[in-house]
Amino acid sequence: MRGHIDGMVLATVEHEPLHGYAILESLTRRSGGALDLPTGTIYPALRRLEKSGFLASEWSTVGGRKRRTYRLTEAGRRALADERTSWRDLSGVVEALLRPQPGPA
Amino acid sequence: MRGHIDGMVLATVEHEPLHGYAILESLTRRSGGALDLPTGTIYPALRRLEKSGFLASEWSTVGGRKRRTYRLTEAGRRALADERTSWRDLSGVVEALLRPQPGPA
DNA sequence: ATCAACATGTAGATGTTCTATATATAGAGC
DNA sequence: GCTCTATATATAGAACATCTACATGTTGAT
Repeated sequence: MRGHIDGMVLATVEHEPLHGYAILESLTRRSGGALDLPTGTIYPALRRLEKSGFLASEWSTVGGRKRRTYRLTEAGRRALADERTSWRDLSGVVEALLRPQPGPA
Repeated sequence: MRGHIDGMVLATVEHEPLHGYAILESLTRRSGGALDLPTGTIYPALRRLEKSGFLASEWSTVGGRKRRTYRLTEAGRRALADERTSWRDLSGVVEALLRPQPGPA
């Protein structure tokens, strides 16, 4: 999954802000269990994305538990669009190169 | 491209053995120039794949230049099949998670 | 002679992700 | 009261692929 996590995280908070644990659950659920990230992956990723200016966070307390809720910034919205474009490019290339060559008939 | 290079290299030598530089050219040509690996990527990758038993190499001299030609081993053939399967899985997941969520109508 | 293309290779830096560990609360089951 | 699971966040260090930069040598064209 290397390199694709950032885009998937940004896409997850595209329409509603979520806290880290909820993002984790959403990714697992929407992938049908195929993607099951450890917390040691998601939290550093969120901090990296915030540091890059793609996410902004806010603390709150819900039911006695502290939550850090992340929302997509304008720059994040542009980054997500870029991720989608570069995913299309990447997957086209990989698909083409992985495909068995036609014999030199 | 991280993580996908191995599969693309294996696919390149699937039907005919090639030397490193020729593999590089083939990848660039077949990707329409989108993939232009530096030699510092391809040669270590080939050694890694040989060490893993997926490629076997043989030296030859053509036109005064030394070439190391790589061919796919049986294990390499299986590894390539695995790469193709896991690419399909991966791309399905990324596609699904990158896609904009349907509104909670 | 010089330069581009051919051909292989190593060393070190970079950056993402994983493993392992740490902390703390809420609620269920016993 | 105790324990376990789920919720919630976080860091340190290891692993690993890839990139940058460097190093070397040949062939053929200008």
